[in-house]
Amino acid sequence: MRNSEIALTFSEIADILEIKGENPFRVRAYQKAVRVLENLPEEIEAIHQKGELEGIQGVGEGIARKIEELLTTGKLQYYEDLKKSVPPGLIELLGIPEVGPKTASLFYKKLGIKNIKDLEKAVKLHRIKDLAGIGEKTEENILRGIEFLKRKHGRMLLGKAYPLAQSIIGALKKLPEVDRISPAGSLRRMKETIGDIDILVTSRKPAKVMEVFISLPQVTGVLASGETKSSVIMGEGLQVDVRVVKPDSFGAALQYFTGSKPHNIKLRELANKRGLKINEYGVFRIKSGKKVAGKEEEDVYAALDLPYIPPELREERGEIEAGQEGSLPELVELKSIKGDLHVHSKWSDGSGTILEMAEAARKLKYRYIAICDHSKSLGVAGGLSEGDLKRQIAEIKKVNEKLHPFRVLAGSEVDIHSDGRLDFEDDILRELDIVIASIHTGFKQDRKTITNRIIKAMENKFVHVLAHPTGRLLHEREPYQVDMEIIIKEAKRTGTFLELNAFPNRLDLNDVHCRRAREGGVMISLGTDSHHKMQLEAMHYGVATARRGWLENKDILNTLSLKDLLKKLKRR
DNA sequence: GCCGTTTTCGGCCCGACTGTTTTCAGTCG
Repeated sequence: MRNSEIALTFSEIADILEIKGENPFRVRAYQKAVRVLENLPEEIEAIHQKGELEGIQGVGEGIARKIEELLTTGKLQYYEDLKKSVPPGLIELLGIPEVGPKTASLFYKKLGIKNIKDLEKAVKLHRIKDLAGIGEKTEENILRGIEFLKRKHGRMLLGKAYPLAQSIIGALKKLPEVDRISPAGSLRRMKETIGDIDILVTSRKPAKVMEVFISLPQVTGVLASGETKSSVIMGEGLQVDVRVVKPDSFGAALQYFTGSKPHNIKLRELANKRGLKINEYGVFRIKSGKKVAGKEEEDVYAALDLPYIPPELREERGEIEAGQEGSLPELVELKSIKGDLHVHSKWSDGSGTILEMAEAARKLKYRYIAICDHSKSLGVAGGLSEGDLKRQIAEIKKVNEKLHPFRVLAGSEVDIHSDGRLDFEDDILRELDIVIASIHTGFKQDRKTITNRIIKAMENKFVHVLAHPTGRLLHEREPYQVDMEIIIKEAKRTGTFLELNAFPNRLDLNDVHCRRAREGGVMISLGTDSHHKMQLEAMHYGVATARRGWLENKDILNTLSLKDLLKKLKRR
């Protein structure tokens, strides 16, 4: 059983307990376990086998025993019993804005409402407004909430949300009334998917800022518009919130609205132990109420004797402890990236010539790119034959003469067949500067088969990089069953690099696996998988994910100079 | 249900907003 399945079970347990009005701290314990499981780099099964379940922060005796039961029997009696006590549709009511566990429970007990459909009917017949604590406004809000839920389809890719946020910020920045402005929330932490966009502003004339914001052309609906906070819907259901705060609270507000929530909770616990209190206005002494920080984010952390923690690390994955010990990583930055190691051209399914891609890369101040077109068996993507590849190598030589000292590396994205053999023989692979191997078929193989298949490919001494190692496509396709713990060990043994594919719907490896690779002594190769020269700019999503994975310059292959890179690729 | 440089029991982040209420519960981020 996979970590995500166990997490889902605990998440439902938390929801049901909440509806039943159980001890809220017990609910929180389950919610914490969900978060821990989702962020676990290792399969929980392996941890269980080592007998180390209770060593996990947030997993105590009770939850450990439940994980064990799920792993060994595939079921959890406690959960099965719990499910019987509440109709299954009730949980989905919690997805409606303004409907929480208490309200859902009230609907069920008084009106027998078991799901969203029941609720919609009851609202339209005006049956709910007679309930205690519910009036006409609530009735309207719930109806609107149901409509909202129907339209909304979950989270948005960072690759879509980020440019949108930039355009909004760009528009607001032009206003003389806007003093400071910054994104906040999961967007600022550069999570791979974004729930809604938060933007923070300081201004002496908030009303003007709000007025301009709600009338931006991208706005399709206004949810709320007040003096200091406005919420709008842009496009197909993405919510964007803008908040205006006072200049002397900007740092505290930015820290607060950036989150993550667990990170903030941990900070506040830390503050409490020191007689301090943190809120969105600043850091205060509990006894005297005296404000000790707030204007800058750095000051908030400094008040707790912590160094500045970069937003990408704020997930409560040990960053606060690392800050206390002075062992935070010096995160990689976009400007340290010297080239793109996964680029396609017209030779296969790309849209640019080699020269066009290279010149676009030069404009980004890169020193090199690797052209890695598909191999012969990938017919749908115009895979190159051996003959094509030789001709392509010749063309790359010519381009290099022209662009010197910029360098185009001759590469290939060679397909790994379902039995682990490569799509090209060694005698052609040895002609290339860089070989990246990847899977494009046979995604459904079981864990052992697909893991061994990849290991076999990595054992080929001409393979440098394993590209998009889990094959996931965000919102489209689950990762294949590959055992990343083993792959990381084998990558170390065989001297293979693992790719962090920067294309926004891949971001594969993800942040958690990147961190694990680093701990396992495996270097990461960053590539955009660009099929068009504009896509080269997606590199910053890869860098952001690398930062979320605690990676430093030294962990990343393409921070190396051309000379050192070539040396590294030869040694294989 | 978890956890311990105050504790193996008694705590567990913090404030805004809303709607329904005369003082607050529920929801949200």
